[in-house]
Amino acid sequence: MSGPKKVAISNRLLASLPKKSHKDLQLYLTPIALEFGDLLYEAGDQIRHVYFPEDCLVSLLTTVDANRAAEVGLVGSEGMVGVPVALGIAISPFLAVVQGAGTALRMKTVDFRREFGKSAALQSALFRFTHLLMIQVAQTAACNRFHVVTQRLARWLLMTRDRVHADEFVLTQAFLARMLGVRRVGVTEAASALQKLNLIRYSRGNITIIDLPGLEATACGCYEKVNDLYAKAKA
Amino acid sequence: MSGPKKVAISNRLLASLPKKSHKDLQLYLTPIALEFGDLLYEAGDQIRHVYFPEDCLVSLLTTVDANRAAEVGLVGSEGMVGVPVALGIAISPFLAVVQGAGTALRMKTVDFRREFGKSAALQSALFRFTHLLMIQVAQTAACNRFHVVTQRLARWLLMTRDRVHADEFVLTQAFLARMLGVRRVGVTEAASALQKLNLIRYSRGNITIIDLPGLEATACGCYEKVNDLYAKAKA
DNA sequence: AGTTTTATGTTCGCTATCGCACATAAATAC
DNA sequence: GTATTTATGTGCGATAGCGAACATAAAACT
Repeated sequence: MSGPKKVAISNRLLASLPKKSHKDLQLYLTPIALEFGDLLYEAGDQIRHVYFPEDCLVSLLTTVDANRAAEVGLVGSEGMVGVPVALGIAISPFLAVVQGAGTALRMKTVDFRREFGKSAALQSALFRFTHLLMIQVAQTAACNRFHVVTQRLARWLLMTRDRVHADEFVLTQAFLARMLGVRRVGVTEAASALQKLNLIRYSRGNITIIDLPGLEATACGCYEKVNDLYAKAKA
Repeated sequence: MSGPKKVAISNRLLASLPKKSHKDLQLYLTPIALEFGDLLYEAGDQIRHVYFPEDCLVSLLTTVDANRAAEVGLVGSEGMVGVPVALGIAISPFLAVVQGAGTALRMKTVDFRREFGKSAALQSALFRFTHLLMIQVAQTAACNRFHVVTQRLARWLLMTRDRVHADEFVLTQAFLARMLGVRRVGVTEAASALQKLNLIRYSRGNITIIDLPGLEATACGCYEKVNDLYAKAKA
């Protein structure tokens, strides 16, 4: 293993920037290992760092009271955690929690602000991502309104798959319940329905997608809709 | 009635800008009367104009399929309709429909883009608003997940009240149902519950809030939470 | 004045989800 | 190897909201 000199940038938002921007940013980017459950911010926290996930996955949650929260956004290597900073705000409105362990590139908010002001490419990439996040959050609002747990779970698994680039990941039903804002038993029922349809397999926190097209067909259209927009944005 | 020379700016976002910004912008701002039901954009539409509501009210809706949609955001004189343009995107992800008739100041997207690039004050005001809109949308997602129709209706009436600055407004139950993403009968039941509690009065589309504190107590915490953030942002 | 349209109200059977309590089984700890 | 913890599964009564069909009443039309 070599030193931290040469950091392979596997965050796709950063990777989309022109080479010059990379160099400028790399000075301030530090790789950091994130563990499952790590809290990047709580709602109301000062945002001290922004995070560019490489192979980790971060959930954004909004709370309605002390013990109830629901995920409103999911950020992987296609984005950045700490979007408000790009909008000139340094307080996180959401709880940001690591949902899939892995590494991210981290940058101090002050450094980010400065470099952000200098790089039009970085600005445009981040504004585009902010826009996509808004769409994702909005679709979650509508999805929560109209779709049943099984569909929402399927959508959620697919979104996760897209962001970790793997058909298998580690997540307990209790955790999933918290994300979807339903009872743990609700997840048990939905997951077991998906398993009976041979779409997924799971056991004690290990979930494997075994029939991708089938799962896509079971998920609500919200998945495809948001996904298409993300895909278009990349092009 | 004088000519359109002197436009009293009653959009609060614009009003918060320094005088110089006003002058620059006024060249391109045209007052326009918006009627109930006017469609400013459909989802996927090119954004040709941005709108600064003065005393009208605009709903942002996300669709899940051809006949189902839910409101994800509400924009009044505190904001602008067409936020994506500030993020460099000219296609609306949402349906934007006039929910309360009144006037708005309208500006061509091309003009807005140019002036936006020139004015740091305008940028910062709009980014702040984008941030607030994101919070509002996210809270709607969580609210849709956890709260019953009566609470959501109460919240919605309060949000409307804040934006039109009046305790009385014109809205049929059928329209409310579309906004909340529930059956019309669901609104009938919720509204009649609120009326029985002497919190509101309504008849054939005329809704009057008669007990504001009572209504606030009945609404879910989502109202207060988002409202506090909007209030703080103004300060 | 009578007809039509629009807004609101009622009823009913059905389903998804809830909260809660308890059951099982795999993994871990000692 | 037994005990404990963790993850998953089951059962049950309660309820909010659904879809659909029908009822009433105020406005608008002519």
